[in-house]
Formats: sequence, structure tokens, C-alpha cells
Amino acid sequence: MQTISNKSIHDGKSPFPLSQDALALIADRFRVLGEPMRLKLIAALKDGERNVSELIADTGAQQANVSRHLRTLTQAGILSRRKSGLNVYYFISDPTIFELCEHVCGSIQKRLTQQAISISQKKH
Amino acid sequence: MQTISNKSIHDGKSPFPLSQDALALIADRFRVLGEPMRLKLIAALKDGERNVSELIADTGAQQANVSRHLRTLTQAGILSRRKSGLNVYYFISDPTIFELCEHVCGSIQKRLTQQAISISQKKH
DNA sequence: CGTTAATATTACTATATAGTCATATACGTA
DNA sequence: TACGTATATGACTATATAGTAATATTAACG
Repeated sequence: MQTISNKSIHDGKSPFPLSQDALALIADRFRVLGEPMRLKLIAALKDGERNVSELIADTGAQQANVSRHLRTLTQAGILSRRKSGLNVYYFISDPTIFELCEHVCGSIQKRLTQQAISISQKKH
Repeated sequence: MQTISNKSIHDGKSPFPLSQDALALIADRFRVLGEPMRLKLIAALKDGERNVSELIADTGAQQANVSRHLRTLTQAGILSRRKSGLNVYYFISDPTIFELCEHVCGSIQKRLTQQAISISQKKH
């Protein structure tokens, strides 16, 4: 785990006072979400916990691959795990992730809509 | 640019009805934000447009690297460009990006706070 | 025109990581 | 204890991309 220093970018004159370390932390969070398979796993957990076998079935991915992505998401603090006998159940431990995804969906839709408008305007 | 199909993950029974293509688009957006240098450029543009030379100075990065990241951000619809003589000015074209970053900051702070709490509890 | 300055692009290297197969580990059960 | 099942991990390959140096492009200006 990194620590957050107080050094902000370009000598404290940044209008967005984020240190290099803070930027790296934020980028890490975005990067973890920047894989379709991990988003798929998050989506599969939206309605509650699932064990690994269920997530393999949900996603259609290989067991090793699912396991690795689950580890990444857990280390990022997005998921948590609960063991029950042979099974390991994963669940969303940071529900704010859904707001993030919806936020992104909104901006994508806005962009696609504007592209559609500009394309239709070019036709005239 | 990809198109969004209506196929949702695991045969339409997903609680989060996102197609593979939609997941890829969302992941793309997150991945673009998943680089500290690009976040740094976005931060440098928070208060208004800047030309490339200014952004090079702001970030301390190489000209070619800044130029490439600016292209990535522009293609993602996050920035736009305006030419003025020899200079090219870049500016934020999707201001919702700042809400996204603040959202992520919030969840990171929450996580760090909870880690601090659990660590202090283990001491007792 | 030719020169200079700002930006973009190309070619390259190094690194990170997604996916896969094989194997290890952990746990329940006979 | 031995065995089977669920999950995790190690080793490997393939791919993507960040950073860099060199070069190309574009525009202003003499």
C-alpha cells in the first residue's frame, strides 16, 4: 500500500491539488475497472454474493482467469471474500462502484448521442 | 467506434443488463483514466485550456509523450483541441470527468480510513 | 521561397498483464 | 487416512502500451 504525500503536481501551484502518489492511487482504481472481464464479474455480483463456480458459469471464463481477476478486485478493495467449506463467496464491498459505472455509462451515452447529432448534421 | 448490441451478458438474465460491447466501452473509458500521466494532464486543464507547450511544462514530461496522451484523451472524447497559429490548445470537453475523479477520491479515502481503523483496532 | 517554432507521428524498447495450462492447496467426506 | 472437489497459484505466451529518440508536418515570418 502506498502512502499519500503532500507534494502536489507542479510545485503546489496545481489547480487540482493532487500529489503524484494520489494520482497513482486514483489511476490504479480506474485501471482495475478498465477490463471488461472485471466489469463482468462486478455486474454478476450486483444482486449479491456468488461463489467462484457460479462466477465461472456467469462469465464463461476459465477458472484460473476468474480467480486472478477476483484477486485483483479484492486487493483493490472492491470485493470481499467469505469462505464456506470448499466454496469461496465473493461480494461487493464498495457499492459506490455502481455509481461510478452508471456515471461512465451516462457520459458514454452523451458522447454517442452528440456524435449521432453531428453526423446527421453533416448530411445536410 | 463500436456499436452497442442488445446482447446482454449470460443470456439476458444479467441483473446488470450490459452487452459485451457496452462493457468494452465502459472499460475503455476507465482504462483511459487509468494512467497517472493522463490524470495529470486532466488536472492541468481543470481551470481552462492550455497549449501543448504549457502542458509539457506543467507535467514535466517529454513532448512526444504528452502529445500521445493528449491524442488518447481526445479520441476518448474527454478533451477537445483548438488550433491557433502554431499552437494547439486542449481543453476539457467532458467536465463530468471531474465528478468521476472526485468519486474515486472519495472511495479511496473511505478505504484508507477503514484500513486505518482496522489496523488501530488490531493493536488493542 | 528558406528558416524557425510548435506539434504530431514513426519506430523502437521495456514493461505490464490477460489468458491458459498445469499444479498446488484447502477442505469435506468416505 | 485416502480421495474428490473448489479455489488459488506458478509458469508461460501473447499482446498492449508507456516512454523515448528521431523525424515529419504545419504554420508563421523574414
